[in-house]
Amino acid sequence: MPRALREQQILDVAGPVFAGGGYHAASMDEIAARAGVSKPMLYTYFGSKEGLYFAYIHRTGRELLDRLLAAGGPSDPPLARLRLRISEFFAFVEQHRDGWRVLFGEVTSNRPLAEEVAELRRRIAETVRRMLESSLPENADVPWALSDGIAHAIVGAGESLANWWLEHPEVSREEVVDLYVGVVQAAAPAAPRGVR
Amino acid sequence: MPRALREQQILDVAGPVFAGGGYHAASMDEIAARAGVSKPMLYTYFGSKEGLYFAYIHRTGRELLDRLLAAGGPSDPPLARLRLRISEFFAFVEQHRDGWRVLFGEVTSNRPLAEEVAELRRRIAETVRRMLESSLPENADVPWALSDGIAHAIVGAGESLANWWLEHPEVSREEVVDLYVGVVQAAAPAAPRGVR
Amino acid sequence: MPRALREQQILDVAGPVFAGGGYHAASMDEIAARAGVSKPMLYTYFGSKEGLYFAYIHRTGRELLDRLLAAGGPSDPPLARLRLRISEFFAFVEQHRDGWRVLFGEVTSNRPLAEEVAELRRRIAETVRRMLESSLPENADVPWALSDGIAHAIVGAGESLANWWLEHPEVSREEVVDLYVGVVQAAAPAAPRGVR
Amino acid sequence: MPRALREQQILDVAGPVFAGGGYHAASMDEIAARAGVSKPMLYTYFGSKEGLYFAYIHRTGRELLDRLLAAGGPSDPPLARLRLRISEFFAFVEQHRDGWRVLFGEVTSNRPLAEEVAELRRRIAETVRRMLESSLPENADVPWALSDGIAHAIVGAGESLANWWLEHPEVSREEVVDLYVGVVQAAAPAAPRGVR
DNA sequence: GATGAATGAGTTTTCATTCAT
DNA sequence: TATGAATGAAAACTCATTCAT
Repeated sequence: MPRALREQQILDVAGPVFAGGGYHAASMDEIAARAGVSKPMLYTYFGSKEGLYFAYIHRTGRELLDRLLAAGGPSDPPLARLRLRISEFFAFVEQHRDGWRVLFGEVTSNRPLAEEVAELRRRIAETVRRMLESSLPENADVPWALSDGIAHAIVGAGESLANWWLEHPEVSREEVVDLYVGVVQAAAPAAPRGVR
Repeated sequence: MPRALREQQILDVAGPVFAGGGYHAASMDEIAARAGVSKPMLYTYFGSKEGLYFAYIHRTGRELLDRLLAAGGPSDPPLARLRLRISEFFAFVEQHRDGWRVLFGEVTSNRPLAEEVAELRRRIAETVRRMLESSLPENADVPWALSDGIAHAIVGAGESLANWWLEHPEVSREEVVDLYVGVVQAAAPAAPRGVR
Repeated sequence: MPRALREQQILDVAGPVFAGGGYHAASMDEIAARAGVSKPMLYTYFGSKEGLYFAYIHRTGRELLDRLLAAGGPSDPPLARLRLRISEFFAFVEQHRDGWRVLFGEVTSNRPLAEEVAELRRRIAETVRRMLESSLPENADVPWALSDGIAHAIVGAGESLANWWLEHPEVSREEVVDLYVGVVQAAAPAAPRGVR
Repeated sequence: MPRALREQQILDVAGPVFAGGGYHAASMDEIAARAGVSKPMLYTYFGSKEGLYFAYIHRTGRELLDRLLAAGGPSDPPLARLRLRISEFFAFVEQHRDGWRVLFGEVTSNRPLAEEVAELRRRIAETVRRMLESSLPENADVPWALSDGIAHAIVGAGESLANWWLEHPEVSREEVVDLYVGVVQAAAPAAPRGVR
């Protein structure tokens, strides 16, 4: 089996293992067993446990960014664009529960690769922020800008909502998207000008 | 040294260790060393690593709940109550960063004590929800209820805002509280009735 | 069993293992098994494989130095002193074949602790050098000084002779001591003045 | 690329690796990588790690013997012959530091191929011995024979001197050869008859 | 002639936990 | 109340070696 394919297979099974109990609780033995390969393969292909983790969060983060950027074309009216993007975001979380958990579900500090994970999170948050900004309907009477603080609050609300949703499968995607669209629309204008 | 005091000391040093890299990365050896006691003491007092973890999150959760409940008496007008409670929340996060992280910073699934942690989180979130609800000014025209989901979104926004704030010390607590009060007031009514 | 005693026992069994195939070929498993303890003890007491190795060569080097320094009092005439010290040296090699092998029998470069081993060897060589110098009969007609180079040559001859002797047990200590005394007496005056 | 050439290239890079930390610390992976070939080639050409090691020490030993035997023709007077050979010896050590170390720098016991290495060493030492013997000026008054032990001592002195020399580049080869010639001339007759 | 893919068995090291004192 | 001594089990990682192509 060619290397590139094997690498994808390994990353596929690594997701649930990393998501299960976090980085430290994940065992290379288990990942190897689930992938049906021997441990040395993991090290040949990814160098180390950190290398494997890094590869995994990168693949996941890359896909999330790509999907967000692809959702909501410029022809859609602002509000529809906002909804499409938020919907895409929750669709991603729904389809890649493990990836989402690994990316945003664990406290970063002191973990190996903490800085890389934090950087990836920052890039995603920044992308989301710009997206929200550009997706909201312009309102000449109430000009506003998503300040840095409020942007963090909104992204954090989305993360938290996504994590909550993962543990409440009885709530449909439609519903959670509606909820979040409402929060964004309501909260964004609350940004007091002048803070920061 | 009396047992009760020792237990508190041990829990004090356990916080940073659990917060550092999550439950699995925390080592009993390190906790014992930091507490200046021998490992058998840890087992005499807390039975096991899980027992120690349990004791820690309980103490933290209890204090958070107590402080929130104590803030904002019934004599305060609703909006002032909301502000006082939010201020207390940020004060807690500021003072107990480790405890906050351990309580809410790690995805629950598969972790030891997952159910206990989830239950504690639920109780805290529910308390916060009721608190926010009862702290908002009643508005006959826009009846609403803070659904569970929106409560999580709001709490998540708060956490994210708190993290952002800690990296921007030039922003005063007053300002960040104002920001968050604005978000809560705006976002809370956005909760669509009927969700959950 | 008290720690100090256990440490000595462990060092005792570590000798043959390190001497067997060099540092890399030695296995902590085997040392633990021979010492009748579990592997974690080795790490509790010595920290790491390198730590154990370090402790071993230090104990060995210390004893060699002590014995050399104690041999041949100032009351002995120079030649007798020389012979006593050389005899003590070979007695040490005979009694601590393993220790000698570990100390001087393996190439140093790139080995873990290479610098520490080299430093220890240097100190021993320097002590031997001073000892040889002060043990030789003064000869007014042929004043000479053991130059640095010739000192190294003489010490090297001793090492090599000792290693050779280890593989030729049919040669008695008396004989090898005689041989080396002869070499030292003959070679020392050969040091050309002016080199270095 | 023809096999014979490849084999030489592989042996060339194997030297530093074997010399670095001894037989056990050397890794086939590293040798393959340095040689720019795949590991299966190593096994095709040399059969095993031991086979490669064997080939390496044989090539090295063969070259040392050849060079020594070629130096100092029968037409040279004894003393000049001695000097030429010693000079050749130092030249070899200087040029093949790695090979020299692998051949003589590691204690033999328990190493794979111990007997083969020991045998090769014996042959080289014996050759050196005969060479020194036949190179010294005959002295009717002091008949003597270089015993095996003294030959080792002399060779060891040379190695030690060579190591010292490499760290003192301000000393010329001329000078160090002079020094060693002096030692050999002085020490060789010291060999007590009857030992071995 | 040459190699990418693959692994069984081994390495050092750490951890939660217990027991005799 | 308190601990020094001790360990079974498992972790991450490496190595010499082989096979299908």
